Amino acid sequence: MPAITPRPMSGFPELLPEQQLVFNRCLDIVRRTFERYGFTPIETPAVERKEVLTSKGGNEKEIYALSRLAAAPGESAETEFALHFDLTVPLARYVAQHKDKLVFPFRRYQIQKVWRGERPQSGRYRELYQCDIDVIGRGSVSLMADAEIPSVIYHLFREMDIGKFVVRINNRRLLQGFFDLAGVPAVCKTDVLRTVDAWEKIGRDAVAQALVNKIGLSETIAKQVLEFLASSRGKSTDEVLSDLRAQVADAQPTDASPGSDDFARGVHELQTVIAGMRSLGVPEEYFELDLSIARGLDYYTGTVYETRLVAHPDLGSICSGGRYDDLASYFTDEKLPGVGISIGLSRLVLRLLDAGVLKPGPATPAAVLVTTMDPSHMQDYLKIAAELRARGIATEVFLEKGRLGDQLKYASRKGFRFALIAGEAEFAAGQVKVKNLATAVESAVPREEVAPRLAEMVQS
RNA sequence: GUGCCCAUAGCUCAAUGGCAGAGCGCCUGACUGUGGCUCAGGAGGUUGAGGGUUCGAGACCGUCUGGGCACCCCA
Repeated sequence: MPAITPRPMSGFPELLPEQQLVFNRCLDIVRRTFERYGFTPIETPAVERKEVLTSKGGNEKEIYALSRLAAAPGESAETEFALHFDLTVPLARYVAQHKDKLVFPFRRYQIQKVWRGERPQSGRYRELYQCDIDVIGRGSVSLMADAEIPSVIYHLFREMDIGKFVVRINNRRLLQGFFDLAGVPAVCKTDVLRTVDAWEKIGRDAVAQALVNKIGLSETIAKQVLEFLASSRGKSTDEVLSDLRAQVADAQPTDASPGSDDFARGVHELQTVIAGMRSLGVPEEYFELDLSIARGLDYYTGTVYETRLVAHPDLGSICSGGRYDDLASYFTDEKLPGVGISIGLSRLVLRLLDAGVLKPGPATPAAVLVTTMDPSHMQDYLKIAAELRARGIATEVFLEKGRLGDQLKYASRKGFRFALIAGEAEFAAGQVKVKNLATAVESAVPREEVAPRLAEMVQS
Protein backbone atom coordinates (compact mmCIF):
# COMPACT_ATOMS: atom_id res chain seq x y z
CA MET A 1 0.00 0.00 0.00
CA PRO A 2 1.35 3.42 -0.95
CA ALA A 3 1.58 5.87 1.92
CA ILE A 4 -0.32 8.62 0.14
CA THR A 5 -3.21 8.33 -2.28
CA PRO A 6 -2.91 10.97 -5.01
CA ARG A 7 -6.08 13.01 -5.21
CA PRO A 8 -7.10 15.87 -7.45
CA MET A 9 -7.18 19.28 -5.81
CA SER A 10 -10.42 20.98 -6.66
CA GLY A 11 -9.91 24.29 -8.37
CA PHE A 12 -6.30 23.53 -9.27
CA PRO A 13 -6.61 22.20 -12.78
CA GLU A 14 -4.00 19.99 -14.36
CA LEU A 15 -3.94 18.68 -17.88
CA LEU A 16 -2.95 15.52 -19.68
CA PRO A 17 -0.10 15.94 -22.18
CA GLU A 18 -2.37 16.18 -25.25
CA GLN A 19 -4.41 18.90 -23.50
CA GLN A 20 -1.37 20.71 -22.22
CA LEU A 21 -0.04 20.96 -25.77
CA VAL A 22 -3.29 22.60 -26.87
CA PHE A 23 -3.10 24.98 -23.91
CA ASN A 24 0.49 25.88 -24.68
CA ARG A 25 -0.33 26.54 -28.32
CA CYS A 26 -2.97 29.01 -27.15
CA LEU A 27 -0.45 30.61 -24.83
CA ASP A 28 1.94 30.96 -27.77
CA ILE A 29 -0.72 32.65 -29.89
CA VAL A 30 -1.51 35.07 -27.09
CA ARG A 31 2.14 35.92 -26.57
CA ARG A 32 2.92 36.30 -30.28
CA THR A 33 -0.10 38.53 -30.85
CA PHE A 34 0.71 40.73 -27.87
CA GLU A 35 4.26 41.16 -29.12
CA ARG A 36 3.06 41.87 -32.67
CA TYR A 37 1.46 45.00 -31.24
CA GLY A 38 4.59 45.99 -29.44
CA PHE A 39 3.56 45.02 -25.94
CA THR A 40 6.57 44.12 -23.88
CA PRO A 41 6.69 41.30 -21.33
CA ILE A 42 7.14 41.69 -17.62
CA GLU A 43 6.79 39.22 -14.81
CA THR A 44 6.13 40.10 -11.21
CA PRO A 45 6.60 37.76 -8.24
CA ALA A 46 3.80 35.35 -7.42
CA VAL A 47 3.55 37.09 -4.08
CA GLU A 48 3.17 40.69 -3.01
CA ARG A 49 3.16 42.24 0.42
CA LYS A 50 -0.26 41.88 1.97
CA GLU A 51 -0.60 45.64 2.23
CA VAL A 52 -0.19 45.91 -1.55
CA LEU A 53 -2.82 43.31 -2.33
CA THR A 54 -5.39 44.72 0.05
CA SER A 55 -4.79 48.33 -1.01
CA LYS A 56 -7.65 48.36 -3.47
CA GLY A 57 -10.00 46.90 -0.92
CA GLY A 58 -9.71 43.45 -2.42
CA ASN A 59 -11.79 40.74 -0.86
CA GLU A 60 -9.46 39.42 1.83
CA LYS A 61 -11.32 36.15 2.08
CA GLU A 62 -10.21 35.33 -1.43
CA ILE A 63 -6.53 35.99 -0.91
CA TYR A 64 -4.17 33.14 -0.08
CA ALA A 65 -1.43 34.19 2.30
CA LEU A 66 1.99 32.60 2.58
CA SER A 67 3.08 30.98 5.78
CA ARG A 68 5.79 28.54 6.72
CA LEU A 69 4.78 25.06 7.88
CA ALA A 70 6.65 25.54 11.11
CA ALA A 71 8.39 28.30 12.95
CA ALA A 72 11.11 28.35 15.55
CA PRO A 73 9.86 28.86 19.11
CA GLY A 74 8.97 32.47 19.63
CA GLU A 75 8.80 33.09 15.90
CA SER A 76 5.70 33.36 13.79
CA ALA A 77 5.12 31.05 10.85
CA GLU A 78 3.21 33.88 9.22
CA THR A 79 4.86 35.98 6.54
CA GLU A 80 4.05 39.41 5.21
CA PHE A 81 3.39 37.91 1.75
CA ALA A 82 0.31 36.69 -0.05
CA LEU A 83 -0.33 35.29 -3.53
CA HIS A 84 -1.53 37.79 -6.09
CA PHE A 85 -5.16 37.35 -7.18
CA ASP A 86 -4.87 39.39 -10.39
CA LEU A 87 -2.16 41.15 -12.37
CA THR A 88 -3.49 44.68 -12.17
CA VAL A 89 -2.52 45.39 -8.58
CA PRO A 90 1.02 44.04 -9.10
CA LEU A 91 1.23 46.14 -12.27
CA ALA A 92 0.25 49.26 -10.37
CA ARG A 93 2.93 48.58 -7.77
CA TYR A 94 5.50 47.78 -10.46
CA VAL A 95 4.82 50.89 -12.49
CA ALA A 96 4.80 53.16 -9.47
CA GLN A 97 8.04 51.64 -8.21
CA HIS A 98 9.91 51.76 -11.52
CA LYS A 99 8.31 54.74 -13.20
CA ASP A 100 11.55 56.63 -13.54
CA LYS A 101 13.17 53.73 -15.39
CA LEU A 102 10.24 52.88 -17.66
CA VAL A 103 9.49 54.49 -21.01
CA PHE A 104 5.96 55.85 -21.33
CA PRO A 105 3.45 55.14 -22.70
CA PHE A 106 4.30 51.84 -21.07
CA ARG A 107 2.89 48.96 -23.07
CA ARG A 108 3.27 45.75 -21.18
CA TYR A 109 1.90 42.27 -21.31
CA GLN A 110 1.96 39.81 -18.48
CA ILE A 111 1.04 36.15 -18.61
CA GLN A 112 1.08 34.54 -15.19
CA LYS A 113 -0.81 32.38 -12.81
CA VAL A 114 -2.98 34.06 -10.21
CA TRP A 115 -4.65 32.51 -7.14
CA ARG A 116 -8.09 33.07 -5.73
CA GLY A 117 -9.26 31.56 -2.49
CA GLU A 118 -12.83 31.04 -3.54
CA ARG A 119 -14.98 27.95 -3.73
CA PRO A 120 -14.43 26.45 -7.14
CA GLN A 121 -17.21 25.68 -9.57
CA SER A 122 -17.38 25.03 -13.26
CA GLY A 123 -15.02 27.42 -15.00
CA ARG A 124 -13.98 28.93 -11.68
CA TYR A 125 -10.56 28.02 -10.48
CA ARG A 126 -8.36 28.73 -7.51
CA GLU A 127 -5.27 28.72 -9.71
CA LEU A 128 -5.54 30.15 -13.19
CA TYR A 129 -3.64 31.85 -15.97
CA GLN A 130 -4.34 35.46 -16.72
CA CYS A 131 -3.04 37.19 -19.82
CA ASP A 132 -3.08 40.97 -19.44
CA ILE A 133 -2.15 43.86 -21.68
CA ASP A 134 -2.19 47.47 -20.63
CA VAL A 135 -1.08 50.78 -22.06
CA ILE A 136 -0.18 53.16 -19.28
CA GLY A 137 0.59 56.82 -19.68
CA ARG A 138 2.01 59.55 -17.53
CA GLY A 139 -0.80 62.03 -17.39
CA SER A 140 -2.61 60.83 -20.50
CA VAL A 141 -2.98 58.03 -23.02
CA SER A 142 -4.29 58.34 -26.56
CA LEU A 143 -7.81 57.17 -27.24
CA MET A 144 -6.34 55.14 -30.07
CA ALA A 145 -4.97 52.80 -27.43
CA ASP A 146 -8.62 52.02 -26.63
CA ALA A 147 -9.03 51.04 -30.28
CA GLU A 148 -5.91 48.89 -30.37
CA ILE A 149 -7.04 46.68 -27.50
CA PRO A 150 -10.05 45.15 -29.31
CA SER A 151 -7.91 44.78 -32.40
CA VAL A 152 -5.46 42.67 -30.42
CA ILE A 153 -8.32 40.61 -29.06
CA TYR A 154 -9.82 40.13 -32.50
CA HIS A 155 -6.64 38.91 -34.13
CA LEU A 156 -5.73 36.73 -31.20
CA PHE A 157 -9.02 34.86 -31.02
CA ARG A 158 -9.20 34.53 -34.77
CA GLU A 159 -5.86 32.77 -34.80
CA MET A 160 -6.89 30.60 -31.89
CA ASP A 161 -9.78 29.39 -34.02
CA ILE A 162 -12.40 29.25 -31.33
CA GLY A 163 -15.42 30.11 -33.47
CA LYS A 164 -17.42 33.28 -33.81
CA PHE A 165 -17.07 35.83 -31.03
CA VAL A 166 -18.17 39.38 -30.47
CA VAL A 167 -16.28 42.13 -28.66
CA ARG A 168 -18.91 44.28 -27.05
CA ILE A 169 -17.92 47.81 -26.34
CA ASN A 170 -19.35 50.70 -24.40
CA ASN A 171 -18.24 53.81 -22.55
CA ARG A 172 -18.64 54.37 -18.85
CA ARG A 173 -18.37 58.16 -19.10
CA LEU A 174 -21.27 58.13 -21.50
CA LEU A 175 -23.31 56.05 -19.07
CA GLN A 176 -22.42 58.24 -16.11
CA GLY A 177 -23.34 61.32 -18.09
CA PHE A 178 -26.61 59.82 -19.10
CA PHE A 179 -27.42 58.88 -15.52
CA ASP A 180 -26.81 62.48 -14.50
CA LEU A 181 -29.06 63.75 -17.25
CA ALA A 182 -31.74 61.26 -16.28
CA GLY A 183 -31.59 62.41 -12.69
CA VAL A 184 -30.01 59.37 -11.08
CA PRO A 185 -28.60 60.56 -7.72
CA ALA A 186 -24.81 60.71 -7.79
CA VAL A 187 -24.39 58.33 -4.85
CA CYS A 188 -26.37 55.65 -6.67
CA LYS A 189 -24.47 55.66 -9.94
CA THR A 190 -22.03 52.91 -9.03
CA ASP A 191 -24.84 50.70 -7.76
CA VAL A 192 -26.79 51.35 -10.92
CA LEU A 193 -23.81 50.34 -13.06
CA ARG A 194 -23.35 47.18 -11.06
CA THR A 195 -27.02 46.29 -11.32
CA VAL A 196 -27.11 47.05 -15.01
CA ASP A 197 -24.10 44.79 -15.51
CA ALA A 198 -26.24 41.85 -14.39
CA TRP A 199 -28.74 42.46 -17.20
CA GLU A 200 -27.53 39.49 -19.25
CA LYS A 201 -27.82 37.17 -16.31
CA ILE A 202 -31.03 38.12 -14.55
CA GLY A 203 -32.98 39.76 -17.37
CA ARG A 204 -34.58 43.12 -17.93
CA ASP A 205 -37.43 42.75 -15.47
CA ALA A 206 -35.19 41.78 -12.61
CA VAL A 207 -32.91 44.73 -13.35
CA ALA A 208 -35.92 47.03 -13.39
CA GLN A 209 -37.07 45.70 -10.04
CA ALA A 210 -33.64 46.03 -8.49
CA LEU A 211 -33.30 49.61 -9.72
CA VAL A 212 -36.52 50.60 -8.02
CA ASN A 213 -36.61 48.37 -4.95
CA LYS A 214 -32.95 47.98 -4.04
CA ILE A 215 -31.48 51.24 -5.21
CA GLY A 216 -34.56 53.41 -4.79
CA LEU A 217 -34.78 55.02 -8.21
CA SER A 218 -38.19 56.38 -9.11
CA GLU A 219 -40.22 54.34 -11.57
CA THR A 220 -39.83 57.08 -14.15
CA ILE A 221 -36.06 57.28 -13.90
CA ALA A 222 -35.67 53.51 -13.85
CA LYS A 223 -37.77 53.25 -16.99
CA GLN A 224 -35.74 55.94 -18.70
CA VAL A 225 -32.47 54.21 -17.78
CA LEU A 226 -33.67 50.84 -19.01
CA GLU A 227 -34.97 52.20 -22.28
CA PHE A 228 -31.68 53.92 -22.92
CA LEU A 229 -29.64 50.81 -22.15
CA ALA A 230 -31.83 48.65 -24.37
CA SER A 231 -31.81 51.17 -27.21
CA SER A 232 -28.70 49.69 -28.80
CA ARG A 233 -30.22 46.22 -29.12
CA GLY A 234 -30.55 45.01 -32.66
CA LYS A 235 -29.17 48.17 -34.20
CA SER A 236 -26.08 48.66 -36.27
CA THR A 237 -23.16 50.48 -34.74
CA ASP A 238 -23.70 53.50 -36.97
CA GLU A 239 -27.39 53.67 -36.12
CA VAL A 240 -26.63 53.69 -32.42
CA LEU A 241 -23.95 56.31 -32.87
CA SER A 242 -26.22 58.62 -34.82
CA ASP A 243 -28.97 58.16 -32.20
CA LEU A 244 -26.45 59.11 -29.53
CA ARG A 245 -25.31 62.19 -31.45
CA ALA A 246 -28.92 63.29 -31.73
CA GLN A 247 -29.32 62.94 -27.98
CA VAL A 248 -26.17 64.97 -27.40
CA ALA A 249 -27.64 67.79 -29.48
CA ASP A 250 -30.84 67.64 -27.43
CA ALA A 251 -29.18 67.70 -24.06
CA GLN A 252 -28.64 71.27 -22.94
CA PRO A 253 -26.22 71.52 -20.05
CA THR A 254 -27.80 73.05 -16.99
CA ASP A 255 -26.79 73.26 -13.38
CA ALA A 256 -29.34 70.60 -12.63
CA SER A 257 -27.89 68.17 -15.13
CA PRO A 258 -24.15 68.63 -15.24
CA GLY A 259 -23.85 65.25 -16.95
CA SER A 260 -24.34 66.56 -20.43
CA ASP A 261 -20.64 67.29 -20.78
CA ASP A 262 -19.75 63.78 -19.76
CA PHE A 263 -22.41 62.37 -22.02
CA ALA A 264 -21.20 64.31 -25.04
CA ARG A 265 -17.60 63.45 -24.30
CA GLY A 266 -18.47 59.77 -23.86
CA VAL A 267 -20.28 59.65 -27.17
CA HIS A 268 -17.35 61.32 -28.86
CA GLU A 269 -14.89 58.88 -27.30
CA LEU A 270 -16.94 55.90 -28.34
CA GLN A 271 -17.16 57.21 -31.87
CA THR A 272 -13.43 57.81 -32.07
CA VAL A 273 -12.58 54.40 -30.69
CA ILE A 274 -14.88 52.64 -33.14
CA ALA A 275 -13.38 54.52 -36.06
CA GLY A 276 -9.93 53.39 -34.89
CA MET A 277 -11.04 49.77 -34.60
CA ARG A 278 -12.35 49.83 -38.14
CA SER A 279 -9.05 51.20 -39.45
CA LEU A 280 -7.19 48.51 -37.55
CA GLY A 281 -9.14 45.89 -39.44
CA VAL A 282 -11.68 44.65 -36.93
CA PRO A 283 -14.62 43.48 -39.08
CA GLU A 284 -18.05 44.86 -38.31
CA GLU A 285 -19.49 41.45 -37.40
CA TYR A 286 -16.90 40.89 -34.68
CA PHE A 287 -17.78 43.88 -32.54
CA GLU A 288 -20.92 45.46 -31.25
CA LEU A 289 -21.76 48.68 -29.49
CA ASP A 290 -23.82 47.64 -26.49
CA LEU A 291 -24.96 50.36 -24.11
CA SER A 292 -25.81 47.83 -21.42
CA ILE A 293 -22.22 46.72 -20.92
CA ALA A 294 -21.11 48.35 -17.69
CA ARG A 295 -18.49 46.13 -15.99
CA GLY A 296 -18.84 45.72 -12.27
CA LEU A 297 -15.43 47.07 -11.32
CA ASP A 298 -15.64 50.67 -10.30
CA TYR A 299 -12.25 51.92 -11.48
CA TYR A 300 -13.20 51.93 -15.15
CA THR A 301 -13.92 55.44 -16.35
CA GLY A 302 -14.18 55.32 -20.14
CA THR A 303 -14.18 52.58 -22.74
CA VAL A 304 -15.20 49.15 -21.45
CA TYR A 305 -15.06 45.78 -23.21
CA GLU A 306 -16.47 42.33 -22.90
CA THR A 307 -15.99 39.41 -25.27
CA ARG A 308 -18.34 36.51 -25.74
CA LEU A 309 -18.33 33.40 -27.85
CA VAL A 310 -21.46 33.36 -29.95
CA ALA A 311 -21.81 29.57 -29.79
CA HIS A 312 -21.05 29.44 -26.04
CA PRO A 313 -22.74 32.31 -24.22
CA ASP A 314 -22.67 30.17 -21.07
CA LEU A 315 -18.95 30.81 -20.77
CA GLY A 316 -19.70 34.41 -19.94
CA SER A 317 -17.13 37.03 -20.78
CA ILE A 318 -13.90 35.36 -21.85
CA CYS A 319 -11.99 38.59 -21.93
CA SER A 320 -12.80 41.97 -20.52
CA GLY A 321 -11.30 45.27 -19.54
CA GLY A 322 -11.43 48.96 -20.08
CA ARG A 323 -9.96 52.37 -19.46
CA TYR A 324 -9.11 53.78 -16.07
CA ASP A 325 -8.04 57.26 -14.97
CA ASP A 326 -5.55 56.35 -12.35
CA LEU A 327 -3.84 52.99 -12.09
CA ALA A 328 -1.67 53.42 -9.07
CA SER A 329 -3.15 56.05 -6.81
CA TYR A 330 -2.31 53.87 -3.78
CA PHE A 331 1.36 53.77 -4.70
CA THR A 332 2.15 57.18 -6.15
CA ASP A 333 0.71 60.67 -6.35
CA GLU A 334 1.45 60.81 -10.05
CA LYS A 335 -1.58 60.20 -12.23
CA LEU A 336 -1.15 57.12 -14.38
CA PRO A 337 -4.13 56.58 -16.66
CA GLY A 338 -4.36 53.57 -18.91
CA VAL A 339 -6.40 51.06 -20.79
CA GLY A 340 -6.12 47.30 -20.67
CA ILE A 341 -7.75 43.96 -20.93
CA SER A 342 -7.42 40.58 -19.32
CA ILE A 343 -7.99 37.10 -20.73
CA GLY A 344 -8.81 34.28 -18.33
CA LEU A 345 -7.01 31.67 -20.36
CA SER A 346 -7.54 28.72 -18.03
CA ARG A 347 -11.29 29.10 -18.05
CA LEU A 348 -11.34 29.69 -21.79
CA VAL A 349 -9.16 26.81 -22.95
CA LEU A 350 -10.43 24.26 -20.44
CA ARG A 351 -14.04 24.97 -21.22
CA LEU A 352 -13.39 24.91 -24.96
CA LEU A 353 -11.62 21.57 -24.63
CA ASP A 354 -14.59 20.32 -22.66
CA ALA A 355 -17.04 21.60 -25.26
CA GLY A 356 -15.02 20.07 -28.10
CA VAL A 357 -14.34 23.43 -29.74
CA LEU A 358 -10.64 22.86 -29.21
CA LYS A 359 -9.66 19.27 -29.82
CA PRO A 360 -6.71 17.57 -28.17
CA GLY A 361 -4.17 16.37 -30.72
CA PRO A 362 -0.96 14.41 -30.25
CA ALA A 363 0.45 13.72 -26.81
CA THR A 364 3.92 14.68 -27.99
CA PRO A 365 5.41 17.79 -29.52
CA ALA A 366 7.58 15.59 -31.76
CA ALA A 367 6.59 14.82 -35.33
CA VAL A 368 8.95 11.90 -35.83
CA LEU A 369 9.74 8.74 -33.91
CA VAL A 370 12.93 6.95 -34.89
CA THR A 371 12.23 3.29 -34.20
CA THR A 372 15.08 1.11 -33.07
CA MET A 373 14.40 -2.31 -34.44
CA ASP A 374 18.02 -3.40 -34.32
CA PRO A 375 19.80 -2.28 -31.15
CA SER A 376 23.20 -2.94 -32.75
CA HIS A 377 22.47 0.08 -34.97
CA MET A 378 21.60 2.39 -32.07
CA GLN A 379 24.41 4.81 -33.01
CA ASP A 380 22.91 5.15 -36.51
CA TYR A 381 19.47 5.86 -35.07
CA LEU A 382 20.91 8.54 -32.83
CA LYS A 383 22.74 10.14 -35.76
CA ILE A 384 19.57 10.25 -37.85
CA ALA A 385 17.74 11.92 -34.96
CA ALA A 386 20.54 14.47 -34.60
CA GLU A 387 20.27 15.34 -38.29
CA LEU A 388 16.52 15.81 -38.04
CA ARG A 389 16.78 17.98 -34.95
CA ALA A 390 19.44 20.08 -36.64
CA ARG A 391 16.80 20.89 -39.25
CA GLY A 392 14.33 21.87 -36.58
CA ILE A 393 12.27 18.69 -36.76
CA ALA A 394 11.16 17.62 -33.31
CA THR A 395 12.30 14.02 -33.03
CA GLU A 396 12.25 11.26 -30.48
CA VAL A 397 14.26 8.04 -30.56
CA PHE A 398 12.69 4.90 -29.12
CA LEU A 399 15.34 4.11 -26.53
CA GLU A 400 13.86 1.07 -24.81
CA LYS A 401 13.87 -2.55 -25.91
CA GLY A 402 10.75 -3.50 -27.83
CA ARG A 403 9.38 -5.28 -30.82
CA LEU A 404 8.73 -3.12 -33.85
CA GLY A 405 5.01 -3.64 -33.34
CA ASP A 406 5.23 -2.27 -29.83
CA GLN A 407 7.25 0.69 -31.05
CA LEU A 408 4.68 1.55 -33.71
CA LYS A 409 1.92 1.19 -31.19
CA TYR A 410 3.77 3.62 -28.95
CA ALA A 411 4.14 5.95 -31.93
CA SER A 412 0.48 5.96 -32.85
CA ARG A 413 -0.73 6.27 -29.28
CA LYS A 414 1.41 9.33 -28.72
CA GLY A 415 0.40 10.75 -32.07
CA PHE A 416 3.68 11.00 -33.97
CA ARG A 417 3.09 11.76 -37.64
CA PHE A 418 6.01 9.76 -38.97
CA ALA A 419 7.98 6.72 -37.89
CA LEU A 420 11.41 5.98 -39.28
CA ILE A 421 12.11 2.28 -39.72
CA ALA A 422 15.49 0.83 -40.52
CA GLY A 423 16.86 -2.67 -39.97
CA GLU A 424 19.57 -4.79 -41.53
CA ALA A 425 17.95 -4.73 -44.97
CA GLU A 426 17.60 -0.95 -45.08
CA PHE A 427 21.08 -0.24 -43.76
CA ALA A 428 22.53 -2.67 -46.34
CA ALA A 429 20.67 -0.80 -49.10
CA GLY A 430 21.66 2.61 -47.75
CA GLN A 431 18.02 3.48 -47.09
CA VAL A 432 15.59 4.36 -44.34
CA LYS A 433 11.87 3.70 -44.47
CA VAL A 434 9.57 6.60 -43.61
CA LYS A 435 6.14 5.54 -42.50
CA ASN A 436 3.26 7.98 -42.46
CA LEU A 437 1.36 6.80 -39.41
CA ALA A 438 -1.96 8.31 -40.46
CA THR A 439 -2.05 6.71 -43.90
CA ALA A 440 0.21 3.70 -43.23
CA VAL A 441 2.05 4.56 -46.45
CA GLU A 442 5.75 3.70 -46.37
CA SER A 443 8.43 5.10 -48.61
CA ALA A 444 12.09 4.23 -48.87
CA VAL A 445 14.41 7.22 -48.70
CA PRO A 446 18.16 7.23 -49.34
CA ARG A 447 19.96 7.51 -46.04
CA GLU A 448 21.59 10.87 -46.80
CA GLU A 449 18.29 12.44 -47.93
CA VAL A 450 16.32 11.54 -44.84
CA ALA A 451 16.57 14.93 -43.12
CA PRO A 452 15.69 17.15 -46.11
CA ARG A 453 12.90 14.84 -47.25
CA LEU A 454 11.34 14.73 -43.80
CA ALA A 455 11.64 18.48 -43.51
CA GLU A 456 9.40 18.70 -46.59
CA MET A 457 6.97 16.07 -45.34
CA VAL A 458 6.59 17.68 -41.93
CA GLN A 459 5.89 21.02 -43.58
CA SER A 460 3.01 19.82 -45.71
C1' G B 1 -19.82 32.43 4.37
C1' U B 2 -25.23 30.48 3.01
C1' G B 3 -28.40 26.89 0.39
C1' C B 4 -29.27 22.41 -2.78
C1' C B 5 -27.37 17.83 -4.93
C1' C B 6 -23.72 13.85 -5.26
C1' A B 7 -19.88 9.92 -3.68
C1' U B 8 -19.54 1.95 -6.39
C1' A B 9 -12.90 -0.38 -10.82
C1' G B 10 -8.51 4.56 -14.20
C1' C B 11 -13.41 6.75 -16.82
C1' U B 12 -18.97 6.45 -17.57
C1' C B 13 -22.45 4.02 -14.86
C1' A B 14 -25.55 -0.75 -13.11
C1' A B 15 -26.90 -3.90 -8.85
C1' U B 16 -35.86 -4.89 -5.16
C1' G B 17 -32.28 -4.62 2.18
C1' G B 18 -29.78 -10.99 0.21
C1' C B 19 -22.94 -13.79 -4.05
C1' A B 20 -20.17 -6.20 -6.22
C1' G B 21 -21.22 -6.12 -12.13
C1' A B 22 -21.08 -4.04 -17.40
C1' G B 23 -19.08 -0.93 -21.26
C1' C B 24 -14.81 1.79 -22.33
C1' G B 25 -9.70 2.12 -20.98
C1' C B 26 -5.22 -0.54 -19.20
C1' C B 27 -1.82 -5.09 -19.26
C1' U B 28 -0.51 -9.99 -21.71
C1' G B 29 -0.76 -13.26 -25.86
C1' A B 30 -2.18 -14.62 -31.00
C1' C B 31 2.17 -11.00 -33.74
C1' U B 32 10.80 -12.13 -31.89
C1' G B 33 10.28 -6.62 -39.22
C1' U B 34 4.87 -3.12 -38.95
C1' G B 35 0.42 0.50 -34.92
C1' G B 36 -5.19 1.36 -35.35
C1' C B 37 -9.11 -3.81 -36.45
C1' U B 38 -10.23 -8.65 -34.45
C1' C B 39 -10.02 -12.72 -30.98
C1' A B 40 -8.50 -14.99 -26.26
C1' G B 41 -6.94 -14.15 -21.45
C1' G B 42 -5.53 -10.93 -17.15
C1' A B 43 -5.02 -7.14 -13.55
C1' G B 44 -7.86 -3.64 -11.15
C1' G B 45 -12.74 -2.68 -5.21
C1' U B 46 -11.93 -2.32 2.63
C1' U B 47 -18.62 0.42 -2.50
C1' G B 48 -15.00 8.15 0.29
C1' A B 49 -14.25 7.49 6.26
C1' G B 50 -15.94 5.88 10.73
C1' G B 51 -20.56 4.88 13.49
C1' G B 52 -25.87 3.30 13.99
C1' U B 53 -30.50 0.34 12.49
C1' U B 54 -30.90 -4.93 10.77
C1' C B 55 -30.30 -12.08 10.95
C1' G B 56 -28.09 -9.48 6.80
C1' A B 57 -26.33 -2.53 4.39
C1' G B 58 -23.33 -0.46 -1.75
C1' A B 59 -28.58 0.68 -0.62
C1' C B 60 -31.81 2.91 5.30
C1' C B 61 -30.37 6.85 9.48
C1' G B 62 -27.20 10.63 11.55
C1' U B 63 -21.60 12.38 11.78
C1' C B 64 -17.13 13.62 9.16
C1' U B 65 -14.37 14.22 4.62
C1' G B 66 -14.31 15.10 -0.40
C1' G B 67 -16.76 16.69 -4.92
C1' G B 68 -20.52 19.33 -8.04
C1' C B 69 -24.09 23.40 -8.60
C1' A B 70 -26.33 28.11 -7.15
C1' C B 71 -25.76 32.75 -4.31
C1' C B 72 -21.55 36.42 -3.63
C1' C B 73 -17.70 38.02 -6.72
C1' C B 74 -15.28 37.70 -10.96
C1' A B 75 -11.64 35.28 -15.77
